[in-house]
Amino acid sequence: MNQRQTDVAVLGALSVEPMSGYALRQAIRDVLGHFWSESFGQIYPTLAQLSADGLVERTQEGAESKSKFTITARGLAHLQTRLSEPVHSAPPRNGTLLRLFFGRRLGVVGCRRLLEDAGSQAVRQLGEFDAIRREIQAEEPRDDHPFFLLTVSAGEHAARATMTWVEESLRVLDRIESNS
Amino acid sequence: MNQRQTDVAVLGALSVEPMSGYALRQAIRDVLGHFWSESFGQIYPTLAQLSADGLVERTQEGAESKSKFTITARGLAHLQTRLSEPVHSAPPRNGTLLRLFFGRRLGVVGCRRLLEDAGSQAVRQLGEFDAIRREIQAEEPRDDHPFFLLTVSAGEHAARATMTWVEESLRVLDRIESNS
DNA sequence: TGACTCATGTAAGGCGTTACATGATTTT
DNA sequence: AAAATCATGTAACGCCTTACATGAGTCA
Repeated sequence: MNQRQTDVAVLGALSVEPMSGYALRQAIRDVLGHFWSESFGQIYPTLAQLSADGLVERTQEGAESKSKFTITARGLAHLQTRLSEPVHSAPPRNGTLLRLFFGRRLGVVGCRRLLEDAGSQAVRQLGEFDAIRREIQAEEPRDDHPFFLLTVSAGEHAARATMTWVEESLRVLDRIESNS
Repeated sequence: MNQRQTDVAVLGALSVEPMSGYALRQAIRDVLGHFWSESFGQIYPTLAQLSADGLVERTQEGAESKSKFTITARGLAHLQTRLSEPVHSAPPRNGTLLRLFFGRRLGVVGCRRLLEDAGSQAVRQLGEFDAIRREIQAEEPRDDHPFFLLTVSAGEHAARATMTWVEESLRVLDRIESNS
């Protein structure tokens, strides 16, 4: 029920810059990585479909088996339509919170490990966001950049919220331990 | 690759209180709803499997076709094991951020709608968390409650972070609009 | 030359939702 | 008596990841 949004990610990336399927996957992993993911098994069939629909154009480059995909005018129009459609989010599945909810069965030690893992992940992410932000600001300015930075900011806010939650929660765990 | 965690949710819920498959689904929707979800198509087969493995016991109640599932001692042990296993989180897929990233193609108006939707969703969630919190605190105290509250707190932190991010981002959009 | 990266694709399988089918019990 | 809710299940299908298969170019 994730409602097939691979085309949005692919067309979107190609609207920024033409590239190969392989490069597409790298771009999605490295740039959208903190809020989106695609695998080869999705990208290549999608690219073939988009090409058949005339939304992207494939151009051979030098060696065969090496190609670049460029978004067409119709592709841009289609992207705009798809971007305007309502967001259909997947049902939530947070393994950390699931385990913490049943923390009485897991035990305080396990809960503490869970929280510490979540905390260090948030710290690591903050570092990555900082790197992305500086990378964007090092480039020559583009109209896209403010929007890119909006998504980085979302990640930063989420990561910082996680960090304060973790610290609070660790203190709560201390109290649980001393009470029992 | 979500690695089959339905059994954890089901055993966990039954470790709190024995109930029917139908009630199980309601409990998961109403109590774990903000961080977990299961559908009937998952719950019933899982329940059958757990029963075959001797991790839960099915007891007919009055009318046939009405039954309750109780977790067994082996089930409790298995739950503890499963809870201790490392969290394997699904690849991220945030439709709002995907759209916002390509905001230049979507347009500032569309971005603003996206943000406003995210903001009002966060406000609604904060209300729900408040209700859950009060519901928990209205019950007679249980050892589980502190852990339940930890997950509620996670939701509150996340929702508040979203709200401030939305407000900041709307102001950024204003500047983008006046600059172009 | 051997290892690594770039590059394109396919096939199998897992996980999960939605829709369907059916019937009992409770409420209005 | 009708409608809503409680209750249990199955079947079909969709989406996505993983693993496999293959080959060209690059670098040590």
